[in-house]
Amino acid sequence: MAFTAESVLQGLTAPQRQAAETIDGPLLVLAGAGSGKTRTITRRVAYMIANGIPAWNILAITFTNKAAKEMKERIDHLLQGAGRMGRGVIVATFHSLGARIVREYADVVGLPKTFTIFDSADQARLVKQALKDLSLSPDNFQPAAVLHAISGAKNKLQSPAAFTQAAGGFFEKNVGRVYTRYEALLRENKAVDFDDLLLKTALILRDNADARAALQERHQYILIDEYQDTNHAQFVIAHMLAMNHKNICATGDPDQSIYGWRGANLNNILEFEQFFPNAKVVLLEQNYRSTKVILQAASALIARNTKRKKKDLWTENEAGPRIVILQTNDEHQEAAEIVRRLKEHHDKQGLAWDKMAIFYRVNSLSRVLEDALMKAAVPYQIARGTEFYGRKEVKDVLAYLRVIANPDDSVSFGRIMNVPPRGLGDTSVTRLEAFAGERGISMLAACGLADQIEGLLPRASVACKKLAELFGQWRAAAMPAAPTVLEDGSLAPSQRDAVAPANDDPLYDPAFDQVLADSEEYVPDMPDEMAPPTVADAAPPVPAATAAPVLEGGIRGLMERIVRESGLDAAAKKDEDADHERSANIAELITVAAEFDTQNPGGTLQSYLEQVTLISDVDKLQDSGGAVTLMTLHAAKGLEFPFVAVVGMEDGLIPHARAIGFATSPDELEEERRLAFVGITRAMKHLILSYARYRMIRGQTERTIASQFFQEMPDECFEEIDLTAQEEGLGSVGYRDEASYARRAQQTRAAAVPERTADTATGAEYRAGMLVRHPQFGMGRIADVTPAGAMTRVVVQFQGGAGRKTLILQYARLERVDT
DNA sequence: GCAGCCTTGTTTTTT
DNA sequence: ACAAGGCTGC
Repeated sequence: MAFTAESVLQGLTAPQRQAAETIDGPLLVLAGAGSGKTRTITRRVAYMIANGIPAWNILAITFTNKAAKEMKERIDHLLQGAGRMGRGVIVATFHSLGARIVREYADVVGLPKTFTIFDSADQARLVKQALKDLSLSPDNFQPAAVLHAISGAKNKLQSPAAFTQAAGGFFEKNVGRVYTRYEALLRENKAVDFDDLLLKTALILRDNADARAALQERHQYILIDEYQDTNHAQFVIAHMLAMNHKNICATGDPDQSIYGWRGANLNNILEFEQFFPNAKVVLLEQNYRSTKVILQAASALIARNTKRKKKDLWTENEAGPRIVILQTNDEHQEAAEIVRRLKEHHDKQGLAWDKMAIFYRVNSLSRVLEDALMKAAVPYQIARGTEFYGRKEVKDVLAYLRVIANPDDSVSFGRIMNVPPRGLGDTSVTRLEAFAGERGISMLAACGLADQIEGLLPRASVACKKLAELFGQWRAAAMPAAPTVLEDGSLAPSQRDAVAPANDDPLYDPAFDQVLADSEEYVPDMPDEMAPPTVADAAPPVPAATAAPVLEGGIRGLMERIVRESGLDAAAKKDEDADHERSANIAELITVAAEFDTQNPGGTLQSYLEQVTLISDVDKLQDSGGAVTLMTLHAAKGLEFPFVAVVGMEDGLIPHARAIGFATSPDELEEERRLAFVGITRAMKHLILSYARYRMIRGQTERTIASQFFQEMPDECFEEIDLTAQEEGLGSVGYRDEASYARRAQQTRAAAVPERTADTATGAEYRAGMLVRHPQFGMGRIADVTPAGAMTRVVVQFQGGAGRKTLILQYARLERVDT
C-alpha cells in the first residue's frame, strides 16, 4: 500500500478521522476510556508526516516514559511500513523534555550543564537540612508536608519570595523561609528537583525571548496526551511553545484526572477552548475495549461527579459476564480467591497470564497478593520500577556517579563519603562541612584541602585526600571535556544574592532575572537525544550535536571501576552472608547500565543519570512477560487487560480515608471516584471488585465496610460472591445494604475501635465543641468528630493563624482543655 | 568510629 | 508491620 495521507487514515471512524485530519490550529480530543485514542493520535502523527511536515517539528508529550517508548514504536511501525522513517518525531514526557530544555539552556538559569536532578529522597534530605539551618523542628514542620507545600508553589511558578509574600498563616510563613533556604541549597549543590524541570522550563520559555523563539520553531506541532493531568507549570510550557504556531493538540479525559494531589489542574482541559480560542473539539465516545456491563457500571459511577464534561460512552461489544463482587473475611482469603479465579481462567479458558492484572489503592496491599501468587506458582510482575533504585547499595553506586558528573552535589557526596567506612565519622564530617561552608566550596573540594582543616584527625585527613584523589581520577576518565565546575567562578553562589531592579510581577524572582542578564552570548546546542536524524531529502533545522565526552567502556565500565576502586564491592562481599542481595543488586545495576550503553552508544553520564532518575514505576513493565501484572490504580492509567481484579474496595481505601472526611473537599471524593472509574474501565471482559470484612492496616486488624461506590452502580451489573462465614453479632455490611448503610457504618466504625486505654485517643472522649490544645497550632475548638477507629479524625477550628484543620486524632497529640 | 538495639512514627497516589 | 533514626556500649 502506498504511503499517502489517505492511506494512514484507513480504518478510522468518523470522529477519529476528524481528529487525525485536524493538524493545524488548536484541537482538543476528549477521548473516553477505551475509545481508541492512542490509535487516533499515532495515525494523526503519520498523517502529518504524510502531509510533508518534518518529523522533527513534531513533539508528542506523554505521561510516562513507557507510553513515550510505545508511541515512538507505533509511529515508527506506521511509517516504516510505508517505507519512510518517523524517527525524528520527538516523544517525551514533560519531565524528560524539561530536563533537556533546562540542560540546553542551563546557563540561562545559572546552572552548569552538568547539574544533578534530585529525586524525592534527596528532596526530603534537603528539606530536613533547611529546617535544621533555620532551627525549625521537624515535629512541627513535617518534611513531607513542607515538601508538598514547596512542590505546590513550584507547580504554580511561585518563587520563594512570591510564596512568602502571599503566605497567610504562621505555618505558611515558615514554609516560605524553608522554601527560600531549600532553593539556596539546591543552588549550592548545582541541582534541580523534579518540579524544577517544569518550573525552569516554563521560566526559560516565558522570560527568554530567544529561547522561546528557538523552541517554538523546533516544536511547531505539539501533541499532549493525558492533558487532564497537567499542572500549571505544564500548562505554561504548553502555551509558550504553542503560542506562535498554535498547532496544539491536547488529548485527555476529565473523568480520568487522578493527579489533583500532585497539582494537576482539571481546568486546563475543562477550559481549553477559552485558553485557545477557535479550538476544534472532537469527542470520542465509542468504546472498543469493554463489555456493555462494565461500561454501564463505570458510566453510572462517573455520572455522580459534577466536575466533568459529559460524555456518553457506548459500545458495540457484547454484554459480557457480570462484574463479580467478592466479599471475604480478610485480605488473605481475598488474595487466595482472586488467584484461584485467575488460575481457573488460565487453565480452563486458556487466558494468558499477561492478560490479567490486579489493582490496589495503596502499595502496601501488594504484599499479601504476592504471597498468594507465589504460593500458587503463578508468575507475576509488579509495577515498582523505582523500588530497585531506592535500595541503599544501588543509591550508593549512583551517588558516586552523581558526584563524578557534578562535584558540587554535596548531598550525594555526603551520602557516600564514608561508604564503605573509611574512618570519616560524624565529627570529621561536621568539621568538613564547616570548612566547606566557610569557604563556599563543595564538600569534595574541602576534602581535597583536608590538610588545611584545623582539628581534623590525621587519619581522617589522609582518608579525605585519598577520596578526593580517587574522584579526580574518575572525573578525568569520565568527563574529559567537562570544565571543572569547581573552578568556574561565574557560577559562584554569591551571584544569587545580587540586587535586581524592582519588579512588581508577583511571579518575579530576582535570582532568575540576574541569570537572564548573563545569557547574551548563549549559543544553543542540541542534546544528542533530541537531534533529528539525518534524512536524505531534508536537512535538519539545527546543527548536529556538539561532541559529547566519549566515555571509555561506557557507563558500565565506569561503574565497574568505581565499585572496585571505592571498595564497595569488597564491603558488599564481606558481609555477603548477612545480606546476600547486596552484591546481586550491584551486579544487576551494572547489567542494566550495560543495556543503556548498548541502546545509547556514546551516551553521556548525565543522560544515564537523567534516565535512572526520571524512571517511573510502570516503565519497567513488560508487555509480553507472560505474567500477571500488579500495580496501583494510579499506575494502571492508560492500560487495558481482559481480566482485572481491584482489591480493597472498602471505604477508607477506595475512596481513601483522606477523601471521605466531612471537612475535606468534595473535589477529593470526586477524584477518588475517577480513580475507581479508571480501575473499572481498564477491564475488557472480566472484572472482580473485592472487599474484605477485616483488614490488617499498620499491624492492626480493622473492621471494614464496603466501598460507598458500590451504591452508585446498578445492581444488575453485579454477581455477588460472599465467602464470609455468616457470624453472629455485626452481620455483614455488604454493598447492598443501602437503607441501613449509614447507620451500620456508624455502628461498625464504633465497634471497630480497637481496645485501647483512655489515654490513646479514639474519639470517644472528644466531642464537638470541646476546647483542645495542639502542640503546634495552639488552642482551638472541635468542630466535628468522625469516628473511624485508628483513623478517627477531628476537625478543629484553631484560634490565631492556624485556621481550621482536619487531624488524625491518633497522631495529633491533642490535649483536652477543661474549663 | 561503628554496630546493633530500641524507640518512634507512619497523610495513599508519583514525575 | 515496618522502617528509619537515635542511643548505647564497645
